[in-house]
Amino acid sequence: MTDTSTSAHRASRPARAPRRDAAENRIAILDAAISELNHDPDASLETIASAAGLSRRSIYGHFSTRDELVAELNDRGIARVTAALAPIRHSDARVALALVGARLWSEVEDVRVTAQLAIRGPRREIVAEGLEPVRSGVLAIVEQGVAAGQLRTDIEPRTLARLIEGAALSVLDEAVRDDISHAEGHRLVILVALSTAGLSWREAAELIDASPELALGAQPEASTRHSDSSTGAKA
Amino acid sequence: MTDTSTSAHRASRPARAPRRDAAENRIAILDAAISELNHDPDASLETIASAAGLSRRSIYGHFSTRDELVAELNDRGIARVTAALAPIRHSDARVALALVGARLWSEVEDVRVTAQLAIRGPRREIVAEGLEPVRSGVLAIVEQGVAAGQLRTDIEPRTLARLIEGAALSVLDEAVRDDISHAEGHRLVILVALSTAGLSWREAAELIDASPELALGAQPEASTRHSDSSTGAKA
DNA sequence: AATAACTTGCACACTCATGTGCAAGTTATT
DNA sequence: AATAACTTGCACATGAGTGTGCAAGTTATT
Repeated sequence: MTDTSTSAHRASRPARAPRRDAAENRIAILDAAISELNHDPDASLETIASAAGLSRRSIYGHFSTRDELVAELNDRGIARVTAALAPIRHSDARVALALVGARLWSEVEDVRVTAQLAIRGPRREIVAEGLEPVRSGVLAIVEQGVAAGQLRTDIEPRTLARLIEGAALSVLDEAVRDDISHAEGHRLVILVALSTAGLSWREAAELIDASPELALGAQPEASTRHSDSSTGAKA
Repeated sequence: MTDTSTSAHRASRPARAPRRDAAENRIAILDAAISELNHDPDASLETIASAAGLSRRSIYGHFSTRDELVAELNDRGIARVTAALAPIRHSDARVALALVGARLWSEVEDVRVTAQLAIRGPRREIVAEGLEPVRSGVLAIVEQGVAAGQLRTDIEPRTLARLIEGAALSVLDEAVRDDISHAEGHRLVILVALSTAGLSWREAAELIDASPELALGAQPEASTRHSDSSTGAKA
């Protein structure tokens, strides 16, 4: 019950403000959790704690329950994925889909853990719900592309959107397992997204060459882990 | 310790032969395990047992350990996947890849569980080793296709082979989650395999139309679960 | 019908992970 | 330097899953 919440607004006039290093530890725990759960979806608190440089007991100073920690990861993951994909807007649906792949890659770890949590784990339904906007965003892109005659029409848009998501995720899995380079991951996820969308590999290459926004550096800055004002807590 | 192995060759001249229903139960357990593990990769023996219509205690009459049960699933999975993919041979690598997808679909449940076991679970390394022939088979097809100018050359063959596997598996995941029809699953997995291989969706359609061996009925007969002479035990 | 082969239920030991209470440290802040 | 904020280690309770022994059933086989 020793809730060491980061937020500054305490209830009944405390004698002193919370310590700053505690907030850092909280984040260290979240980061360690993401990292460890990427390794093993069933990682124990013991594992996570020591990866964060703390004792298991200390975790309970920040999260009253494992589920509460996982819930925060959910929120953080959803926030990051949403933040990464929401701003995508492009007149060419094919480019938009490629961007979806690229942005997912820029947040690999959070994306993978979040995807796992959306399938397994307790909160799966809540997570899936939280990811709804993302999914309908991708669906919207697909529908736009189909309407414009840029994408395949042999697969129902709803299904196609799911398949593209799935294909992208499977690239992320592969990339993480093989510890692929940042540049190569970027390239592969884009290629696979476009392929699944119906383009031939040559068409994909042409499109990429013609679209500077798909270059590696063109990302709107990947969140460099910890110290991220917008993703820390509940919100 | 009560090893009720199906094999007929008993050690020291038993008073009577093993009962036939026991063998059926053994298979019921394996089938239930596949089915339940498809639902939840961490399903307990209790869950599996009751799905098989037996008590947890009875499982230990057939398998001395959970790991032993899982090991049998490994063997069975590897055997089925191998059996499904090994006979694939086609002058056109694109058709061959489509067939890989189709055959995987015909063994969805075993394929998915086996794939999971190849990543998580204890025996993962052994499973991965067992799947080696399958993987190099796919790789051979890819290399053949690249040499013949039928497949994309923008991705290294080794990587491409992995990506195609991954893409196919992600379709199976989707299909199982959404409980898609047999025909639709067949169609989707082929389309995705070809797309990942570099074909445009129109090229894929053409190829499929021109290849009768890719039709739904053309499968060399899917093993209909239980009572399968070649996949029952160790071997 | 006799009997070995199986199944079942229950009790129990063991392990692993989670969650708590508390006393004794450390360390940031005032 | 004082002290509240945190961390730590340990002991302990709880719960879930695995694996075993055994006595009492069923059921296939001879």
